[in-house]
Amino acid sequence: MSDDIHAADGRIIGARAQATRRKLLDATAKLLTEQGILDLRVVDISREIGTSPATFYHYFNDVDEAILELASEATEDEKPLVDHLKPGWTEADGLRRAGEFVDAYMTFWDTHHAVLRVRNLKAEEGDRHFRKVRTEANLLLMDSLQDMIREGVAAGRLPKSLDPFTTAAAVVAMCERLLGYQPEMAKRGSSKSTIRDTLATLIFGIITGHV
Amino acid sequence: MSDDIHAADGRIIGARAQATRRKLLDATAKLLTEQGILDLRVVDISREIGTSPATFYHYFNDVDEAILELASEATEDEKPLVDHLKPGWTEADGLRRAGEFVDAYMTFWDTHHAVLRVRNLKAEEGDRHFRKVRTEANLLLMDSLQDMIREGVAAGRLPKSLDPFTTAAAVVAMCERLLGYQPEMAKRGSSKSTIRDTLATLIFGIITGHV
DNA sequence: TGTACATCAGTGAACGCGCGTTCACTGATGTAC
DNA sequence: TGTACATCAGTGAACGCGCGTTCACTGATGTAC
Repeated sequence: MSDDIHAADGRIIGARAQATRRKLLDATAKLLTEQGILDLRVVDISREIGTSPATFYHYFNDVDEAILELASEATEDEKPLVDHLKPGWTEADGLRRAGEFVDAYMTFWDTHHAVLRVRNLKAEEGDRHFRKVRTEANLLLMDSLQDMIREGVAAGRLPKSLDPFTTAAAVVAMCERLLGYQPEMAKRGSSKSTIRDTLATLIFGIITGHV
Repeated sequence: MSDDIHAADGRIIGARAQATRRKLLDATAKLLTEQGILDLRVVDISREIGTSPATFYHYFNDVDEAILELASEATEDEKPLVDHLKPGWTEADGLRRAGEFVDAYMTFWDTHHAVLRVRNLKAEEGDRHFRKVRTEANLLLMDSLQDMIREGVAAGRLPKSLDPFTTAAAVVAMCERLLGYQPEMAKRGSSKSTIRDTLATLIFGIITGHV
């Protein structure tokens, strides 16, 4: 990946243009959060930053391209989460470490959930590019998780019927989806900290086999 | 819920019309599976069954209304799954029971995943009707799961830091989302039966505390 | 069993809005000397 | 420090497609007697 930033026609752009491009990306993210993908129009994005649709097309071929870039940025923000997932969780400190991971994941999710939602939809509907960016992001966490789980299985703390890779995927799936339920769960009495503690306990249990 | 089926203008319709309406619903589900929500047009749905868009509007005010009905139908198909989630799983038979639940869930998911995907997207983007239908469906499983988990916590098999309701939500989240990863996991060597066994082992562990 | 009428079901064709997209242009900034 | 020119950045305005939606109509089915 080059550091140069390009316009839709491929030319490298200067500082002023980069700022405009960034504003367009931010506006896209904002409208995605506020009104969702199904009502997202190029006109609205441009209007949001007080410019014309023609400007948008200077920088992106279409809306998907902008969202795809936002999804890549989300992946970047996900990378540091891996630090929380190093093998060696013990019965004594594992739960605390799991909690730290969940805290970091929840912050990440809060920042990017609107974009991640669209990324996942498009990936599941078969879009090649979104599928790629999702897989890359998921593998970040899954690779680390897989190692930890394999360790647990080898040590006999976890049952052999757990496939490490699939289990890792299940953990990621659980995190991702559960946070999507948050608004409704809040109405039914699951506060953010309840979700946090429960999720940490579950992950600790799944990974180490300790209960 | 009344058994009578109504046209968009509210009148009760006869057998022939019911058949047409059903064909429209089936065509909607089919196109949703094949090309996703973002490219779904009323014209395409009508064309699919060899009729005109005007016919579609006889039965539905818009595409959302048809999808919402498909989502309700999915909920009906989800109800029998509850039978697999009765308290009393033992260390001896719990894993088998969990496997039976997973089998049933996977069949359910295969049938309805395209519709569920859209239901979830619209629910998360704030649509009141889709949110309602999703919550109802999720609560079906969650109520049962919650009872089982509460039992485990009470018996000291599960840690007190697990909130039963949130844990139930986490189990549903894990099932739902993991199956969405299936296509990509298949490429990386997780077969359907691996996913099945791993998911069953995880659910068994989470619910009963046995490893 | 036939006829007249009522209601149900389906549709061809068009309208018009809204959005994506582009073009030809203006204004802003940078650079050479 | 000034001038001339090149390039970068941004845009007003319009075009036209495609889709949602509707209307006025035809044909099919049911019912009364």
